[in-house]
Amino acid sequence: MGQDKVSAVARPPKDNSPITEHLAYLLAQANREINRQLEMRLSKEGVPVEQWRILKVLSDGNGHSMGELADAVLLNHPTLTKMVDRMVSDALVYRVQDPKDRRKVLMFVSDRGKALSKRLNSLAVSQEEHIVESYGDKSTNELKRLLESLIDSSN
Amino acid sequence: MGQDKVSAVARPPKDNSPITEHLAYLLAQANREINRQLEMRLSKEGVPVEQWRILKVLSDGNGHSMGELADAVLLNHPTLTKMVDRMVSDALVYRVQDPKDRRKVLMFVSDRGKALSKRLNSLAVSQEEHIVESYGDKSTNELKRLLESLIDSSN
DNA sequence: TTGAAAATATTGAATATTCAACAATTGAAG
DNA sequence: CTTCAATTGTTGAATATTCAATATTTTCAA
Repeated sequence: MGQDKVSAVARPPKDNSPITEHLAYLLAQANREINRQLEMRLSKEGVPVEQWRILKVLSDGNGHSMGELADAVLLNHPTLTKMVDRMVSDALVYRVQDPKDRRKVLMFVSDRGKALSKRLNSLAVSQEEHIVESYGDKSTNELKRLLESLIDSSN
Repeated sequence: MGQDKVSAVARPPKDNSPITEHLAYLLAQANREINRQLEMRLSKEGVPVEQWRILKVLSDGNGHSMGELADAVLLNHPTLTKMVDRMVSDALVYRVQDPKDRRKVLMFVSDRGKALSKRLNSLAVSQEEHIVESYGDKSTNELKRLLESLIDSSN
């Protein structure tokens, strides 16, 4: 009698499903938790997660415009501008006007920024290793694959 | 020669891997995008995502303490207090002091809040249906399963 | 029973984010 | 070429979030 309960999670949620069955909620919850953990690790260097992202993106050595960078690090423009101001004060990055298009500003990482980036990367990698330990290799890779594909399908 | 490239994503990221290979980044990116979409739908009712969550949790009809609610809706306490203040002004929810433990405040949803909650649920469900359409039934359910299990393994 | 510690919620100040307006430059149509 | 629209980045004001301190109530040990 009744249908099989093949999995705890099935079909799009109904009006009265608990919020924990909504994809949007599960993503927010997982993101919050993982981000909190990463934040704790990075606090050893006194740096917020967003600055790790910025330094990592700039660490390819190329100049990146503010717009490009904002997309890459998941911040909107004014927020990025203000965070970059702070990082310039801390001598982690610097601005150069783009000679090809003088509306643009190209961001570069300084030597000091590169050194910090290395230390932050270690912390971030170690966090992910810790996740893989408790969550498993397969699950981690499968989850990453599905997230990438969700993002692709949303564009 | 070299190892098989079974998947684009393999193993924990190295120091120099692009940021897009980090689980923490993929989660943030996916969450941002899905949240943005949901936000757009809910803007029809002029309500932020967090208020949908609050109304949905309270819609079980039971009283929920602020602490309980803060956990459930992924907000920290002061932020929730202030958002609830607004919702009380809008007559969507109301506070009752818990008679069993007078430190606590129990939150309840009003009739007006219930009505709004219904409309918001429709919008949220329709969003998820839209995701399922482009992303697929199987992927969606598999992703939900993996997210739940990641959250479990992080406690 | 009393007093100290813990739990719960709120407040106000400090900080951060967002929105809308602006300035500068480029692109493109007439 | 000139002008107008689009692009890019920044700024300041409005809004929201967070941190630390506070008030209240409960718990628990002495």
